[in-house]
Amino acid sequence: MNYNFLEIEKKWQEFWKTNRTYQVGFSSKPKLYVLDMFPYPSGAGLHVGHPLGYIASDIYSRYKRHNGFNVLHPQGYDSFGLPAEQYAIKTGQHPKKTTADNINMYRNQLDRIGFSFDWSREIRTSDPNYYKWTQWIFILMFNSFYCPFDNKAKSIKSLINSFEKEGDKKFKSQLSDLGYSFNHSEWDGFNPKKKSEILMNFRLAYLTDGEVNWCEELGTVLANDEIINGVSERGGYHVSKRKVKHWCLRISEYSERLLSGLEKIDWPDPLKEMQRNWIGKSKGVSLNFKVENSKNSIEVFTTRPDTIFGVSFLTIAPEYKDISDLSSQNKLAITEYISEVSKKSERDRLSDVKSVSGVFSGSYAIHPFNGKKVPIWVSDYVIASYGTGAVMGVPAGDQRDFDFAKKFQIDIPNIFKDIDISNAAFSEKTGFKLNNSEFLDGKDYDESLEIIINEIEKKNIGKSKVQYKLRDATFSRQRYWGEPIPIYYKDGIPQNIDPIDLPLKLPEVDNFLPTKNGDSPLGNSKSWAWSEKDKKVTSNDNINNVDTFPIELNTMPGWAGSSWYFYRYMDPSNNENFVSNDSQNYWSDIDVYFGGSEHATGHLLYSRFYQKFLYDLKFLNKDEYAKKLVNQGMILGNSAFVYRKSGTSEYLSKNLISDYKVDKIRIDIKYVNAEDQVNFDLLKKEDRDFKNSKFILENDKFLCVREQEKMSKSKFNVVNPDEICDQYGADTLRMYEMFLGPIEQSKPWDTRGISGVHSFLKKFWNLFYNDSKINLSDEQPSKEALKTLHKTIKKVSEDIEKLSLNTCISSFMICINELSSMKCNNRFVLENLLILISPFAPHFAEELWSQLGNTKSIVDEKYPEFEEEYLVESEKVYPVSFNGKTRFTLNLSLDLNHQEIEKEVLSHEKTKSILDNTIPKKIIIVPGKIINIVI
RNA sequence: GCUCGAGUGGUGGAAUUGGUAGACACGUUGGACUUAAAAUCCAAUGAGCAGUAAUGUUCGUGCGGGUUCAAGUCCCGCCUCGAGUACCA
Repeated sequence: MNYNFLEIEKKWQEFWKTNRTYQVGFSSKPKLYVLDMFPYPSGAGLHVGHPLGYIASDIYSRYKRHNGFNVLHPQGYDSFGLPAEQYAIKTGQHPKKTTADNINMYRNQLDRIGFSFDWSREIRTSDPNYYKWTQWIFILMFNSFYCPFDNKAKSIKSLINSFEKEGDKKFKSQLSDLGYSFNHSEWDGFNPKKKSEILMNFRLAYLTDGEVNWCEELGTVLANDEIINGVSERGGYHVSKRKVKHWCLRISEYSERLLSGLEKIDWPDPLKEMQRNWIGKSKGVSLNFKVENSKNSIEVFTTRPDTIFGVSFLTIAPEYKDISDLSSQNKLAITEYISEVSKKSERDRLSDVKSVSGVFSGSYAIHPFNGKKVPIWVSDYVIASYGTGAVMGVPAGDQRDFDFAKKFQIDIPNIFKDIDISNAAFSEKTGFKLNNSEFLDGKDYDESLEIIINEIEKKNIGKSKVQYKLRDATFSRQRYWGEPIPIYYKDGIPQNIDPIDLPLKLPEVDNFLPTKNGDSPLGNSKSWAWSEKDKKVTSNDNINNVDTFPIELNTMPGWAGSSWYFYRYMDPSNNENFVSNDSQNYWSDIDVYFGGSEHATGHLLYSRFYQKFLYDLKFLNKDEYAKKLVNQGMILGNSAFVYRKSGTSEYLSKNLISDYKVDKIRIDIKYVNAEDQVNFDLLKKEDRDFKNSKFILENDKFLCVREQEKMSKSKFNVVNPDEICDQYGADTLRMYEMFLGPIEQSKPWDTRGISGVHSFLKKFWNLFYNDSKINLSDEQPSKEALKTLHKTIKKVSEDIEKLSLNTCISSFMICINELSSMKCNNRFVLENLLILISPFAPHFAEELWSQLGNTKSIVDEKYPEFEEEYLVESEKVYPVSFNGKTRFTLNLSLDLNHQEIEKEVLSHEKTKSILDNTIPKKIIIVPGKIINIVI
C-alpha cells in the first residue's frame, strides 16, 4: 500500500475530533502549559510562515504528553483591533462579519495541519463573554492606585481613607508636586469634581488631557510602541502630536519591577534587552537652578553632575510647564517658536535630528556653585515628558549641548584637563581629569561624582534620582472595533459602570468608519448612554433624563484583550471570575510560550504589567506569567522583481538594464517559472497586469530578480500551507518547517527542498510494507537495529528538550537510512519509532499504529526509554593528528590504557612514515577522543 | 549614533561546548530501471595541485593578530549584514 497522505490525514483529523483526543481537564498527572501567541484573524489567511511556531509548540506538547504530562495547549483569536477593522473597512463589510469569516478560514487552515489544540477552550477577545473581563480589569485599575510605601497596587479606597483621616499627610510630597495641599476637613469639603480631579492623579487607569500621538489616516491615537520610525506601525501613516482627552494606564509605576522581574524568567536575552532599553532606567541627580529676579527655579535632571562647572546655559522643552513664567522678556519669539515646533510632525522631528533650533527665553538662571548667570534657552531637543523637561547645557561634555552652543555662540568652557574639545564634545566617563571645576579639579569621574552629590545634598539644592524612559500607556482608541471602556460621566465626573452590569456591549452602528476629526465612531450609535437606574445602555436621546448619562465613546487598544488571555484558557466559560482559583492553582502559569519578538515592547510588556497588577491585588498568585519564552524566527519569502524602463511599459530582462534608467517592480511569484526560479513565465504574462507590455529578452529568456524578504501577502511572495498539504501532506509540511533550521532563526522558504522530507516519510512507510502488505518480523531485534533505535531515542529526546527540532529531523533521517540498509522490519523497533515520530508526523504515526493492530490512539503511548547498554562501544576510531592536523584514523579498543594506546600509535606504519625517524616532542592522548603527536 | 544578534560549500544548515569541519537535506553531475517521462534506486559532489588510479598534498568556518598539543568554538582589534532604538540629558 502506498503512503496515501490525503486520505490518512483526513481520517485522523476526524478521529481526533470525534474522540476529543486533545481535550484536557484537571488530572493527577503533572501539568504543563504550552502556549502560542494567538493570531489576529486578518483577511489574508495563513501562509507557511504563520504555523512555524505552532508546529514547534505542538511537537513539544505531544512529546510531553507521551512523557506523562497533562498538557494544556489551547488556541484562540485576538479578534479586536486595528487589523480586523482595517480589513472590514477595505471590504466594506461589518467587522463582526469579516472577523467571523476570517476565523472560519483560519480554523480550516489550522485544522489541516493536525495540531493538538484543545479547541473546547477557544477564546475570542471580541466575544462579550470574554471582554466582560477585559472591562472588569480596567475597572479594577480605575479603582486602584500605586502605593509607594508598600510598593504595590492597592484599592483607591485606602487612599481616600487616608485623605479623610489625615488629609495630605501621608502623600504630601506627591500632592505638593501636583499643587495640592489639604487637611482632612478640607478634603471633606471638596466637591465631588475636585475630589475626582485629585484622585485621577493616582488611579492606575486615569483620564488625562495630554499630548498624544495622533494618526489622522487611521483616525486614532497610538501608543508609543505602535509607532515605528515616526510613522504608524500599521499602514505607515503620518503621526503628529495632538492634545486630546484620553485614558492612560499608569504602567510607569511598575518600571522597576518590570525591569527586575526579567531576572527570574527564562526569556531570550535579546528580548529582555529590548525591554530593558524600553524601560530605560538611568541614575542621576535632579538639581535646582534659581531663576534670576524671580521666585521660580528650574529643576534639571542629569546623569553627569560631575560636569556641573561646565554649565554655560540651561535648555527647557517648548512644552515646559512653567514656560510662561520665564518668557516675560522674549514672549513673542518664544510663542512663535512653540507654534513652529508644534507644526512639525513626529517624522519631521526625527529626520531633522541634526538641525539645531531654539530661542533665547530672555531669562537667566544662577549657577548654584559659582553664582554665574547662565542663559535659559528653549529648544525642541529637550523632551517635556522625560525627566523634568529641562536640562543643564554642558557643551564640553555632551555633543547635543556642544552643537547647540556652537550654533548660538554660547560659551564652551573646557572642564577637561588636556583634552581638545575644539571640534567635538568629550562624553566619555573615563580617561579624564576635571579642570576649571573649583573643588573638583584634578578628580576623575568616580571621585568627583561622590563629592558633588555630597555637596548638592549638603546645600539642599537637589537629590539623587532614578529616571525611566517608560511612559504611561495611552489606552483610548477613537475606534469602533474594540472593547468599550466601561465608564460613564455623571456631571462630567467619570464613573465606572458597576461590574455586575458587565459586559458593556459594543453597540450596533450604521457607520463604524473612523472620523478625521477624532470623534469616536461609537458616537454614531443611537443607543449609547448609561441608565443608572436600569443599569443598562439606553438611547442617546434620553441623555437628559435624570438618571441617564453619557458613556465613554472611545474603545480599548488591541493589547487590552491580549494582556491577560492566557488565564482565560484555564477556565474559558467561567461567568463568576476571569479564572477560578482551582484552575489557576492547577495550571499555574505558562511553562513555554512561543511567539515573535516583534511583541517585545508591546504585548509582552503590557501583559507583564497586567500580571503584576493582578498579583498585587491577590487575584493571581505569581508575578510573572511565563517561565520560558521562545521567539520563533520569520520565514522569508522569495520575492520577485522585474525591471521596467522608467516612464514606459517596456520590461527589461535582468542583465539588460545597464544603459537605462529603470524602475524595479515587484511582481507576483506566480509569474515566475517554478523550476528555475528566475525565468519569467512568458505564457502567463497575458494576465491583465502586463497587458500592452513589451518584454525585451536576453537569450530568448526574460529573467527576474529574486530577493528574500519577510513573507507577506502585500509582497506577493506567500506560499499557502493548504497547497503544501494538498501536494505533500501535513506531516511533510510539519517536518519540513522544522527541518529548515533552528526555530529562533529567520530562514528562507524554498518549496523545492521539501522532497527530501517527503521521501523520508515514504521510506519510513516502506519499512512496514512488503508487496503492498504489512510485513513485520516478531523476532528479537538485531543488536545493530537496537543500537540505531536507542541512538535515535537519546538524540531526539535531548533535542526536543532543547527545542532543537531541526536536528531531530536529521536524526530520524539517519535512523531510517540505517534501518533501510539493514532491511529492518522488526516490529519492536518500528513500533518504538512510531511513538518517537508521532509528535512530528501525528497522522502518519496514528495510521501505521492502527495498522499494526492497536485500537487506541498513539498520543498517550509511553515514550520509549533510552537504555545506555545498547550504545556501549568496545572500540573507537581514533583520529591521529600531527601538530593538530588529522592524518589518518586508527581503530583501537577502548580498554587500552594511555601507554598501550601510545605504543599502538607509535608502532603504526603511517606514524613511522610521517615521523621519518624524528622523535616526537610530545604525545597527547585523550582516551576515547583523540591522539595528537607533536613534532 | 547607541544596544543586541549573526557571518561555515552552489543553497538551507550540522558540529557532543576546545578534540576527525561540512552531519542531514536541497541542488548539480553521472549511472540503473523505462519506448519516454514521473517515481524509485545507486554513485560522486568544499576549493586547488600531482597522479591513469588507489592515493598523496596544500588551502579552507568574514578579515588581521593572539592563547593552546589542538580554535568554527576562547581572547584582542577590524569589516559586513540583520534586528531593535533614537535628540532620554
